[in-house]
Amino acid sequence: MREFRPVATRRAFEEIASQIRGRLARQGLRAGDRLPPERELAGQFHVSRNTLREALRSLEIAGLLELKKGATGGAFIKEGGGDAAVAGLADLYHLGTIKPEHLTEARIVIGTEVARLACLRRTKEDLATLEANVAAAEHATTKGDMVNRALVNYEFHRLLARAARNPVLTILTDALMEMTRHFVESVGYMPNRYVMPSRHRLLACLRTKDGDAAAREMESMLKRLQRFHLAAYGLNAGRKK
Amino acid sequence: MREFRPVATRRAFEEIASQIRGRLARQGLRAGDRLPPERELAGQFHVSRNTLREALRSLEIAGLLELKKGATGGAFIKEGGGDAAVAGLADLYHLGTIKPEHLTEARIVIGTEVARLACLRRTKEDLATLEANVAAAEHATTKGDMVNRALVNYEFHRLLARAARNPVLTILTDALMEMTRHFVESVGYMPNRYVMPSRHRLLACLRTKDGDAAAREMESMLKRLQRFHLAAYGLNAGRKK
DNA sequence: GTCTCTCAATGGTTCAACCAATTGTTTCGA
DNA sequence: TCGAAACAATTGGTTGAACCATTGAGAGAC
Repeated sequence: MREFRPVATRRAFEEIASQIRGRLARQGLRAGDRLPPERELAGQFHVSRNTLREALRSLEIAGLLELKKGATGGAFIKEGGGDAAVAGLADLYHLGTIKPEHLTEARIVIGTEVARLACLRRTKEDLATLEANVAAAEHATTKGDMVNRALVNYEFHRLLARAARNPVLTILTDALMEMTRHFVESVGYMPNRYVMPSRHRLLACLRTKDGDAAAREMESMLKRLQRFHLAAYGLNAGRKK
Repeated sequence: MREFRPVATRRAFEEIASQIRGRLARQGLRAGDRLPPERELAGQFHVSRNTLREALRSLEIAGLLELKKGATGGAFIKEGGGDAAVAGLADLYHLGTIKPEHLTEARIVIGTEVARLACLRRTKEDLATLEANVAAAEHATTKGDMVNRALVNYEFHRLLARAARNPVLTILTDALMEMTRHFVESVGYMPNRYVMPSRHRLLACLRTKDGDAAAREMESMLKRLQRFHLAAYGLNAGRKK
């Protein structure tokens, strides 16, 4: 019944990283804690400093550690911020595993629910920040600053996701915005006349905490954006290097 | 207007990893391609082999490379499978950034839409695989094998996500199931009487490609599961080490 | 007190080996 | 001729020692 498991020909640095991960998971180590210096850790694990460094490097890339130089430096347990997960998802877009049609579809699925939850859970501060963001977007639009307008617009979605108070959605939204940014850069910035009006309707929903209306508004806006993006993608599909 | 940017005190291995990433993004390197041997690459970048290895290590952890030993070994460009992103999200659960209440909520949001899309896009093969999975779950249930039943149930969601044909949702579902697995292991396995009936209703929706009905069924099931899980979490909240 | 300067601690990098796994080739025997 | 065992070449994995670069705390001068 049970299959054979591949023999554990684990590399030394994997074993070390695994042990440190284990202590993290068991709450033996907490954010902000400092690990012993490399030279000492190498001694504890009975490996060379190079090998230990590869282990630390892997944990750093995974977003679990932060390495600081200097007298009071060292390896610090990082607050889980999701950067690594965002980078991992963004890589998949670069690799072509995630294509623009997947990206736009995922944005609709996630964005709709983010808008709904944000409506229900937003604080006054969230609302003020979002209103400021929309004002900044208006400003960039009237100035014709497409690049900044795009950046402010990504930020709107990120802020909205934070207001939804669910880190899974936050991180996913960050990743989707990162991919969208790359997408837009590759097909070129283009003006449109429906995003800003949608923003104001969305703000109205946020003020009245009407989650269903916000979800409908966001879905409708994202679907228009999807058609817009995929059309631009189709036009430019053949000319990429 | 423009803020100062932190001076780029990039480490050597970061610069190398960035260059290789860049070639990947520009399609200069494709899945399956092999990079030159470490000794040669180190020469090309004018760094020591150790430093080069830290760069390769970081790319390996990010899921972009696979390192193989032996005469025909080397650093191979990996097919983008999302393992790194899944691990990154799972780490956030272990770190406590993502809590059980976030997990269960995200599962409802994602699972509902996955069910809807899977209904619309599933092939005959998808349906057959899902039916086989439910049969296996039935078998494990009647045998009282809770552990296997749980594993088969996670697999159901993963299969359903694959049928939805969107890698973002696939990877996210994989990550959510990984977190759920850890959650269930920590609070203990518990029987319930509503998952299996729900599975059969879901299969019926899949057969008739009724996406809305599938979404409703999945949402309802996941909400029951949410109450179930959070209740178990509350009971066990105080006794964790 | 407060401002420098110094210095020790720590991560970053280099170098030169050698170990270990894998594969292709050669050799030798049946 | 064929197959298996021995060998050699290639490549990643590991080691150890040394030196560089950065950082911050403490000593010392004013």
